[in-house]
Amino acid sequence: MITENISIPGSIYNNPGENKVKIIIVEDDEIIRESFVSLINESGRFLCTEAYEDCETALKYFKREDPDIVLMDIELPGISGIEGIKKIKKLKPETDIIVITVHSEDDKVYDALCAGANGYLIKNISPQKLIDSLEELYRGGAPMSTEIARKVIESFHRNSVSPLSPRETEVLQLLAKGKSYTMIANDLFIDKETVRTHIKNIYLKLNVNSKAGAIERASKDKLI
Amino acid sequence: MITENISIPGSIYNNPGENKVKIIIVEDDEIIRESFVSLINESGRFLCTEAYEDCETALKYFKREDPDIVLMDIELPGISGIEGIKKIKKLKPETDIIVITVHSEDDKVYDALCAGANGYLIKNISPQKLIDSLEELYRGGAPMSTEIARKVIESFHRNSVSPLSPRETEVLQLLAKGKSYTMIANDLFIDKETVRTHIKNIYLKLNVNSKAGAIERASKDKLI
DNA sequence: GAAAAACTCCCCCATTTTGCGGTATAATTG
DNA sequence: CAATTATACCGCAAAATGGGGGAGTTTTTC
Repeated sequence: MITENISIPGSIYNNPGENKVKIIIVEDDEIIRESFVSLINESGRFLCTEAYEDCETALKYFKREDPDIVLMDIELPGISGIEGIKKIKKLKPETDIIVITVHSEDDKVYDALCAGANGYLIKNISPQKLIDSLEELYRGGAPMSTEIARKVIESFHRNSVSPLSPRETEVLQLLAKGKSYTMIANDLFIDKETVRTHIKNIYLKLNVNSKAGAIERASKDKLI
Repeated sequence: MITENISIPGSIYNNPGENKVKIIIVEDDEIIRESFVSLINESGRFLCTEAYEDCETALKYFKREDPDIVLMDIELPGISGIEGIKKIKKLKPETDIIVITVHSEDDKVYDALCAGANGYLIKNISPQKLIDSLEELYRGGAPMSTEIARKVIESFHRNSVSPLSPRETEVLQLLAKGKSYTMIANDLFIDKETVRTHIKNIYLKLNVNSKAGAIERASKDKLI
């Protein structure tokens, strides 16, 4: 549980000049961590001031270090990278956080991005690409590995054929927004009774018997 | 309304060999369209078989052309690029569609991606980057311009410090799922009256006075 | 051209939910 | 200590909900 932060003393490569972009690393594997540190400091453009092996330590020294970019692993001892991202973003929202991990499962990707990550790279990335990604991140981009970008885009795609008619879908969407029958009727310029009929049919088709049930089924099946 | 498709006769550059990736273009500006065609056909790797100035024509010949990639503009006469994307994806879901437009507004980006676009580029892209992006797309990536990638990532972020307490947020989330006070009480193992109190406070803080209002405000402000 | 589906509207009924007005206690936190 | 948060309770009246039934019109589909 007790860890210490690893100081990276200035070398001939990293003149700690004001013009370099400050990066900290959170990565539990020492080999990988050290190689990232070297890579970054040898880039000339970036300065890795500290590298930690867990989020707890990184958070402890975060305010002091005040980095521009955080390079974060996901699988970590103690609190996860996902939680770490949230905490860092809470401390200083403008910090750019880039995830570098072996995990490319949907869940991890979404969790990390939702937690506030600004980029997501897979660990098999080439050194040059990593540096390029950091550049891109600093310029305001959101570097992602090819497969990650595809996953992210896919999360916008809603496929599956709906059992509901267009009108029913429309009604259900409004219902899911918390609108009452009356409000829906007004929105769609139809009678409240018609809305009731639609909802009765929706419940029939979705095999539910309440608003909450319908919304649950609909969002699970991506009908809305 | 009446438009014709512009044939791109084979040139010394585009040997219509089986190994080239077939691309069609939908772009209403003739200058831009022609420059894309030239660029693509001179790349050696891709073959632009047809270029259309609207979606209607593109859709008409879509099955015949059966392209691997569609390069789509958003602002088009007749049906929009967004609608066009939907229709193409309906015809052949595995088609890779990449948007190239001057528009970088959030709405357009989300609409396009939700419609099924696999990539989104801004028109100031360099010729080399465009070709690179097509390569990336064909390899399964999701090429995006820097600023677009950032927007997409940001759509995952839930920032803004919530005015709501953790418990209130919890209650609001369940409320947004269409649950009744009673259901929320059961879910949270608290009394129904307590739920009522929380909701009263939520309405106060969000300055609304109905379920629908709270959900609207909450989703706009990304509180849930 | 007939059948099916979709969209529209209406009635009855009982129950639940909702929103608003209060009050109040214990725990936490700055 | 004051403020915030989370908890719980009461009463009340209006609104919403879910179930049942029926019945037209238009649109789509076969």
